[in-house]
Amino acid sequence: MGRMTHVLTALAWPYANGPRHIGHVAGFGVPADVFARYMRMRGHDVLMVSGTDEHGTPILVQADAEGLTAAEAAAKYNRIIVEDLDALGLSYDLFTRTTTGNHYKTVQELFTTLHANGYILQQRTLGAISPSTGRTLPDRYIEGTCPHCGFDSARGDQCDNCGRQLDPVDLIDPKSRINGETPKFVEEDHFFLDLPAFADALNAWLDTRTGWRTNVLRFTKNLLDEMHPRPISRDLDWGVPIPLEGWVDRPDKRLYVWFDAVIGYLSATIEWARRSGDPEAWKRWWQDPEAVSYYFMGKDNIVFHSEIWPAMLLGANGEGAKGGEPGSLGKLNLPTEVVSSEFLTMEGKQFSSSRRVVIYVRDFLERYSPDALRYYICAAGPENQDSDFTWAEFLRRNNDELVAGWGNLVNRSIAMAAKNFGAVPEPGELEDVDRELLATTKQAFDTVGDLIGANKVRAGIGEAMKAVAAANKYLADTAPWKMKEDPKRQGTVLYTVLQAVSDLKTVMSPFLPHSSQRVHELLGGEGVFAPMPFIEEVEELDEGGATDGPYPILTGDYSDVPKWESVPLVPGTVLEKPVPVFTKLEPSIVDEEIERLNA
RNA sequence: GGGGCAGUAGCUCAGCUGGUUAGAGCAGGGGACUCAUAAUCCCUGGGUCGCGGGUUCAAGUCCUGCCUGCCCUACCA
Repeated sequence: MGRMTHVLTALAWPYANGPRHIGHVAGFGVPADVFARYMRMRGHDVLMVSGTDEHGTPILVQADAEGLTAAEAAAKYNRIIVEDLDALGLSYDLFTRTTTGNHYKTVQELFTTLHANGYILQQRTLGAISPSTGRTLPDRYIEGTCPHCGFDSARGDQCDNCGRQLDPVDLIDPKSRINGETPKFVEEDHFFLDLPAFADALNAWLDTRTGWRTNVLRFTKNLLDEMHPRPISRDLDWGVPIPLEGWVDRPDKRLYVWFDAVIGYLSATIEWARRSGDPEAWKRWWQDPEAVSYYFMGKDNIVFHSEIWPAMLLGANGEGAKGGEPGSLGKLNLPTEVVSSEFLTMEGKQFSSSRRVVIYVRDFLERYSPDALRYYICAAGPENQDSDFTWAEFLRRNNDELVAGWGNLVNRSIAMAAKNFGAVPEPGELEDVDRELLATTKQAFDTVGDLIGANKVRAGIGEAMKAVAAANKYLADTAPWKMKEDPKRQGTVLYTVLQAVSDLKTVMSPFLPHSSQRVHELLGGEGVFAPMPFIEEVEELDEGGATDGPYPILTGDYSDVPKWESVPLVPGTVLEKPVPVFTKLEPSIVDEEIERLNA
């Protein structure tokens, strides 16, 4: 990707049945934002899209529990999630929702194309429904006695006691976990995506994929060995209507939530284009063969992004075993890369809202800065294997690395220059040590940049921190505070270290945009250095969705991002005594937070 | 049951296609410095690379069995 390229950065859609915890943003939010910010600085035309996933049974369950309608509950949590992602500084071009009229239209269009191409099958199946509501009762909401081991609270899909796979029909005395009633098992017509028709095309496509994390590729190839048609409709009154005669007006039949959710990547791009004033602009990311697309998600979501969504796109393009023609949306690009993270655990335990093993993004940001969280996630997130969040480790990373390393470098160098010169000093002749430090920070642009481009965020920020350490060592070696009798040399040394700090704030900005903006200002810079998203209340573009009126989107203007390169400081630029950029935390927070968790 | 990933110093992790005495950061121990949010810099101890077999001149690195953890296993999103 040497030249300017269109880069779609697609983030998994947070499910809107509650606030999101830090594991969610650790898995895909922050890593994707680092990637998008870097790609923009390299001059690529990045579009970063996502939104809240608002259909499906869990939303209905949550709404009932709160005495709200599904639309109200979805709107409530959509807003909370939007505010949290904004506070973290995730630079979405558009963060929207799956309940918009635009989304409904796009989903129905894709369904229609897949149906016309013969990839949607209608089959009769036995399913559980709730007698009181008529809604599909997902297996995991059914419990009963395990027919194998007699365990009395086996779930419909699996017995937690003996571990066996179950079919809810086989449970003895099945009950709904939602309201205790006995589910009814009925034969129903449903639609299925004909996944086996894409096996060969998917295999051929996967063989062309390079650069993926090996576990994702292996996992996906393994899935292809055994593919079955996958249901895409449900007995529900909450979701996208099925756009076929005899179905579209039925209040009890909707498209299955996963089917509509993955289409959000496409519908969000279209919504962004329509709101930008150029309704055709979405095609640059979806139809241009040179465009690339990176999808970020947790490992539980791999199958949807590496198998099912590509299958849907192949079907819509008419490229499965049954052939066909592209629909009105034209021929669409398949993912370039599926970037999956592992899971973050919490003090050794799985995150779980119900068991209260959870730290919500909102609660975290009320007490700590967004860059403190971003630093932890970048340096210690679950990139290649599960990683454990502990408050002790957070404290250490923040105090010993972020504050003592990078923050201290910024503070000591600017303070010394402000005190002795009141400005960026005019350098004299550079010596070898000076040139070496500047070569190190210049080199960091390449090494860190390559690592971010390969989605190795941990290694990337590690390399950046090595350059920070080199600058701290440079100060120890040159000791400019001892140069009172040689202001010329002192000015040269301080100029050199300030230039290094300036370079490093650029290198750090994809990871730590808030603080890089501050460093930019401390160095006398003006204007926006690391642009931030903002929330905008917008009107619906189309009828037919399920939002009730205007809704908040997360968007931003990232057109003026600085380049990924060293910019020479201007001697004479006035410097003030700096206010520390990062906050050192009291060790007592560890016990306080753990207590809060156990409360 | 099937599949994927992981198990390396007290902690968090690097170790690509197998090749000299297995690395880093932090914590621990010692020292230097004082510009800086007591931050920084230097030196330093510490590992039978989950367990058992096997292939090879040579394995943390390949094969196999087992143990442990996490995820997926299709109507969970």
